[in-house]
Amino acid sequence: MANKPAPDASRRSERSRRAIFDAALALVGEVGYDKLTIEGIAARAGVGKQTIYRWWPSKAAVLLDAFGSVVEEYDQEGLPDTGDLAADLKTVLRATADEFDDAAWQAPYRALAAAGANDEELSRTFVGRLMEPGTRVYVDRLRAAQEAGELDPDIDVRIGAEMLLSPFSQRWLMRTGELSHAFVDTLVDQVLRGLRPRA
Amino acid sequence: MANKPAPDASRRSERSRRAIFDAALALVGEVGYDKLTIEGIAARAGVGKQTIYRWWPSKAAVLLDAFGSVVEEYDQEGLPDTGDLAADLKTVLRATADEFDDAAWQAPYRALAAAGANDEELSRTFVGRLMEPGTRVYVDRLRAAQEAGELDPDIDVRIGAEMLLSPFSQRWLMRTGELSHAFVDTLVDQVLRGLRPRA
Amino acid sequence: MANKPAPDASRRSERSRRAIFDAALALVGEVGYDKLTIEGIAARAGVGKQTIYRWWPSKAAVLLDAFGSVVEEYDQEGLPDTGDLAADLKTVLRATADEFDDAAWQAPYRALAAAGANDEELSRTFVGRLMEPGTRVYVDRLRAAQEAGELDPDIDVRIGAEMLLSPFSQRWLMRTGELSHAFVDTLVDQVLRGLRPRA
Amino acid sequence: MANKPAPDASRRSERSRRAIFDAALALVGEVGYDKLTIEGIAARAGVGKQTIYRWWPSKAAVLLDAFGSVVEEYDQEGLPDTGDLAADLKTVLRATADEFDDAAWQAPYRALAAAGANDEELSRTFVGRLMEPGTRVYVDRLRAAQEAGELDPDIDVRIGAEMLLSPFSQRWLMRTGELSHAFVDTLVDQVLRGLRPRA
DNA sequence: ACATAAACGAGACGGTACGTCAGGTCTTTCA
DNA sequence: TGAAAGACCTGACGTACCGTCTCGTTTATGT
Repeated sequence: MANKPAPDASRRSERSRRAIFDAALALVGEVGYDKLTIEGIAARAGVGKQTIYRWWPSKAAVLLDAFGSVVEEYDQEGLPDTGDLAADLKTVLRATADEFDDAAWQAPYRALAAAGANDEELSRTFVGRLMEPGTRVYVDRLRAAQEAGELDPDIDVRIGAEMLLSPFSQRWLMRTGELSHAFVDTLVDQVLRGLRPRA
Repeated sequence: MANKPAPDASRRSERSRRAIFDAALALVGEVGYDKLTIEGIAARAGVGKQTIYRWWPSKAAVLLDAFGSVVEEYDQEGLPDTGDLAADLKTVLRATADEFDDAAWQAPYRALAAAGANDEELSRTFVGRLMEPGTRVYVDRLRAAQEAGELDPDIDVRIGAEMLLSPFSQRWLMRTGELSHAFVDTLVDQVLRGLRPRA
Repeated sequence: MANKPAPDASRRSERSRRAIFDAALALVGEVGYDKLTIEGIAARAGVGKQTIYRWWPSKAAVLLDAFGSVVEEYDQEGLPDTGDLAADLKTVLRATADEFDDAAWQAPYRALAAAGANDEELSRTFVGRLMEPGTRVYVDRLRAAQEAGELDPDIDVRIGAEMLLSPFSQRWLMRTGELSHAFVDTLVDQVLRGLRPRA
Repeated sequence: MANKPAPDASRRSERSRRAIFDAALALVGEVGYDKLTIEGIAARAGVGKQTIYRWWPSKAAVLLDAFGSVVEEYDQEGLPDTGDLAADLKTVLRATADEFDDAAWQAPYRALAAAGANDEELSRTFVGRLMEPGTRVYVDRLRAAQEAGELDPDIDVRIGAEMLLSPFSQRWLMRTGELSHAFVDTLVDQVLRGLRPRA
């Protein structure tokens, strides 16, 4: 059992940590995830390989931390609530669609989603840390609408949110279709038709 | 430009091709995609490495062909049409949910989905060859229902199919939730509510 | 035991044989012996690999035949005999020294000498076919001189010839010294001093 | 230009270096030079291939170092000088002839001589490091004899040494004749006849 | 003149080794 | 004593050739 003696985190070099994050994100954008290497990160960050191995178990873990530290600055503050649910959803999803075209986001996000598909441990962290918070704001917004009587009380809002978000992220991840505003609008409309109170 | 002269496909050894497929599928199940190697496949198949490199550009391509050749025997024959759309969808999706638990399918499917996320070329083939046919049968079934007046004529059936399938595959791929029969039933109900003709 | 059924030499393609020789000699000059390959020879000669394997056991054997066929046109006709042994030897050795600078000779000759060092079978053929005839003319000339009373009757003319030729070829093969005319002259003089009849 | 950054020789593993030498010498004796491979040496030495490639450019260079490190322990200490030059030379050359029959010496020596024939760079090192010291002791002994008046003052002792050594090594390398004691004796006698002062 | 059998060109095949790259471990040196 | 540097063993990469083995296609008799 005797694991390796955990390093003393309090003595850790913040400088190196930052440099490693920057290098990892820059490199994954430049060369792609498959050609991203620990050696490459260490070299770019001006850091010894051991400094990476001391704190992370794999390149996926490094990238997850690096990307997480960037994303979390984005500090989710919930969806707008103008009273018009459909309009609110369209607004936010359209913006998200545009955002997903940004190359700086594509590479690490795709990489982590892909790595997660083959690595259960990693996917738990990825989902819990990066995807779940984003999903939750939709769930919350739907629940609020449900409580306001805009949605049928029998509806499962979690599944409702998935009907909205999964087609969206699936199209992006697998490149099965474009993320046009028209697609977003139709999607929102068809989903909401199913969630509204019956006549 | 001058590419290497394409090998003569008519002289190709069917024996080797089969052995490579078998080896690739067996190994991806045993050791996982990341530890799947061309050398390993060649050794297991009793084949020279060059014989793999001669016909495929990467391990992903080998696996895609191998998995494809298995899947295509399944010869999709369309969804059942008992007249009860909801029941038909539930039946098929429940069966699919069970099927996706099969370890022999999990490994190659996850591997290809993940590899596709980082490789546009590959994902086009993966989607076109393996995912699209599966999606199409749903689209066709929905269109048939639409023409029969069971669904609203204004509905986009393609997006309707995605509302059904994407939450399903997303849960499976990212492990964001279980694929229980209860989930399937609720999903089908909520989706169909949105697609039926308005009162 | 049953060896492979010997091919029918009478049906052999002279055209291919020539093309193989030309290709082998050209390539050994261009890329050196180590990078000389059967595939390369076959490709350059516009010949199938099997045609080479059918008639020769190794690249060394090909080269030996190729070089041999060229050398044997040179048809040794014995050393000149002007009556002045020292002068005759100097004349011929000077000419040989100049000849050995020719790049077209260097590559195959060096290659075969080297290959022979590690392959007893090959070296027997190389020596017997290419070196021995050259040595013999010196032995013959010395013996003639011995019979004419110019050399001591007790002398071993074979070893006498080696005293003359080995320093020469050793310098060339191992690059241990230059093959200047001055060297040749001194060598001949010092050797003959030892072979002449005692005062 | 920018070559790869030279490795830090001070951190080099002496243990690995030794193991590589031992493996190379053992293998060249067992399988011969042509079938000697870097992979084989690495495996036998229990060393990574890269550790070989880091410090040597080719198998020939490894073997040269390995053989050199063995030979140099032999620490040449000059030829005996009993006052009888012919006897001294016969004694040493007879011993050398016997030594050259030792299989442990044959393989690496032949291999290096052969490799040197095709690689100028290598042959310079081979000759300078392994052959020249051996030649020099003969040259020195001859010069001493010359100064003592036993040899003609006009003689070129370098060429004299070559008259002695080249027939000897040529016979061995190309297998053109046996290295019997009788041969050695005759050779020494005929050579010295040519080098002694004229009547 | 034609049948037939061998040599031929081509090149796919199972292999071995190449020389390179990166993984993860370990040791040395420095601040 | 954490971190930089980087040598080390390991193992896979993708390539080059090996020597063997079909494939049609010449070609060259021998009936």
